[in-house]
Amino acid sequence: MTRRPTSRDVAQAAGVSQSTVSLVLGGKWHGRVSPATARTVRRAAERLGYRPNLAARNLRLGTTRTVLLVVPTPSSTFFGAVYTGAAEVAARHGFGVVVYPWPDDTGSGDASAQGGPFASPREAIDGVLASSLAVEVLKEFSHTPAVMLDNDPAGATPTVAFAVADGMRALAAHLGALGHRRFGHVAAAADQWTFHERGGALAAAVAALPGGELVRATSVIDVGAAKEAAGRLLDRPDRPTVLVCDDDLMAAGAYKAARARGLDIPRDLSVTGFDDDVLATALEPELTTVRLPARRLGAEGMTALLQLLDGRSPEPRSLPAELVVRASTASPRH
Amino acid sequence: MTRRPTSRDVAQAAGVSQSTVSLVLGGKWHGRVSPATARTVRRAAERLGYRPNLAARNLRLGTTRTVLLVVPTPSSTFFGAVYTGAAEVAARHGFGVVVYPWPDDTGSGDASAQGGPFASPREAIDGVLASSLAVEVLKEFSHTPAVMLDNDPAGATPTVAFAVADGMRALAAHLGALGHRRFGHVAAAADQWTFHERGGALAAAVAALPGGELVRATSVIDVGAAKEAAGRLLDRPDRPTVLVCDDDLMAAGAYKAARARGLDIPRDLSVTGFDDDVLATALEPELTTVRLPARRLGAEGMTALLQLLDGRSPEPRSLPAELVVRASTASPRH
DNA sequence: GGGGGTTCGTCATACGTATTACTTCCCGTC
DNA sequence: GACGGGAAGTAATACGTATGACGAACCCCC
Repeated sequence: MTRRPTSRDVAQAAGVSQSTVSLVLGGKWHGRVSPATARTVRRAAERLGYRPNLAARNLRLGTTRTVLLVVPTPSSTFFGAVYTGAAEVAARHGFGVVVYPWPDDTGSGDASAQGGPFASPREAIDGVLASSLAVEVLKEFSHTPAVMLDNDPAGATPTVAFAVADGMRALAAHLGALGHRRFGHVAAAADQWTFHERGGALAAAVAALPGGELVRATSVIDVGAAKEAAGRLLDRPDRPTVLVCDDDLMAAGAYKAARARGLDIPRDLSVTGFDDDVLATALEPELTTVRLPARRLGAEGMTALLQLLDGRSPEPRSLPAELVVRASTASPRH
Repeated sequence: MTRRPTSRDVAQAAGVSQSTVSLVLGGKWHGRVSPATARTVRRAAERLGYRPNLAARNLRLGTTRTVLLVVPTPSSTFFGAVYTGAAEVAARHGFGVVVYPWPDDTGSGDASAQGGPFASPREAIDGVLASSLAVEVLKEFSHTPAVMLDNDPAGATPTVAFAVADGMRALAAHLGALGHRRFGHVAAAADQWTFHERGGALAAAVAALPGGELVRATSVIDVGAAKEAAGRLLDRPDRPTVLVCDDDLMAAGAYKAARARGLDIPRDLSVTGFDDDVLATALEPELTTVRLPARRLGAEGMTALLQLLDGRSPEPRSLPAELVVRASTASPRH
């Protein structure tokens, strides 16, 4: 016999019935199977290297113990961290995590191109953990329990979000205390809650500052594009004394724009980022930014989702967005 | 009826038997079902929103159409790209991809802690795509078709690897042509084929250079640690004129070590990386490095694995590692 | 008009598991 | 010695699909 051993093989080897094997290995044998036979069964399973067939189990139980993590761009350190946190919590509860890269070419287009109702692994799922893409995701997985990540907590679906407004306020306060008044905002051109939130908080904070002014340029999240956008702000006659960027990657672009114009950071210009990516400490000078604990986002999101799957309704949780002051911010020159 | 519709429901709605539904939707009905009934069935399936139950299908077919991607650290842009390439090819063949973060806390420790033979989704798998961790991975998935990524092509399992030696040679030639003779190697302290390969190629190339000298410092792949290692090389009396780093991230550390000592890049010191991460263009000056097409690695690896699953034996493929010259290298001052 | 082929379907079954209902055995008690 | 009852284990079944073995029409042609 070269095929994978089944519970029936174990039963035969142990001299019992298949049901007994299932009971013992399932852990629900107390008072139904004698400790002695239980041991025999476990020993036989061990010896044969038995591993339960997942497909059969799933079919029988009607559950997969798998959740889908929907991410816009898997090749980012941020979502790598989210994944890690989520997978950690999931594993602790016997759940697995499957990644679904949302808008990339791997998307649903290919799947339906298979002809007929084609089921990809992403359909064998108990729940969905989705980041920042509310509308579309909910459309495709409408009848599946879902938790949103870093989305509007006021929405219909349970959400775990960063307190990005807090973070932005803390950042603005730090800059205000340094003496900055003319702010430039290098904003992400993405229609997502978190960016609207950041923009709103910054605008409010600057408006509350005596003599505060705010100019804005938008770009996609990319070094080159951000450099260009930052350049537009720096070329204004009333050049800002600080560039607040929506992302660390964009801050790297701002660095380049500044240096191309002979501006020293932080002496001539302060720059800030958002996320606290590896990049933040790789840049020179090291970047003042707002730390978003991505791994924790994944972990808390998964916790909430598991609660949801368990029938309990998870309380909405908010994660801190903490200011990290490094070397890219200083008082403006007079 | 509120539950998920089954093929039997579709059959009833279309006024045919379950087998007919299965035949039609499976696409194997030519000569067995009339085009008219086929249309009826498809229409009914559409109307009910029928999606096949994956667990049942897997059980019946004894296959999961899923492959496992084993990665050491999912929170890196490199493996994100590998994943994307792999998932793309997989989807085109109706396969899904599940990620298994290898040595992290999510590992097998937790799984066995569940008590009894606990099956995680990572076991319902047709094949394994594993990167750089040969020995251990093969231990756990010994009876599963596997393809290695970026590992020794001479090994027993089929492999798709970068021609890192070529890349390193091209890099050394570039530096030699600029006039460099005293090389510093900031090497990754990881016991992986790719790093041995890089080190060997560099040593050979430098040795072949008239008057070539090579000093080496190792560190883990991390900005801070690399900065420290690079510093050790820069503090030598016979300071190297160029630091060749095993990774872009380590090059960032080298930048910091150089700047801490008042050395200008590339005037006083040339620095090179490896990988061509986003980081490479985010740094200033932009980093001369060797590009490893990570996405292609995933794609080719998946292609090979699918061939393997198909019974064919894949020819070992090697991917180019191409030199990318940017602004961090120049001729040494005399 | 009956044999043989083609077309269109259906019946029955198996995949491997978890669980409910049931049988068997044995012991203590009146 | 009959009987209640717990302990230990088993038989049977269902989950939803894919497919090989069977039928039942229908047509063609000798």
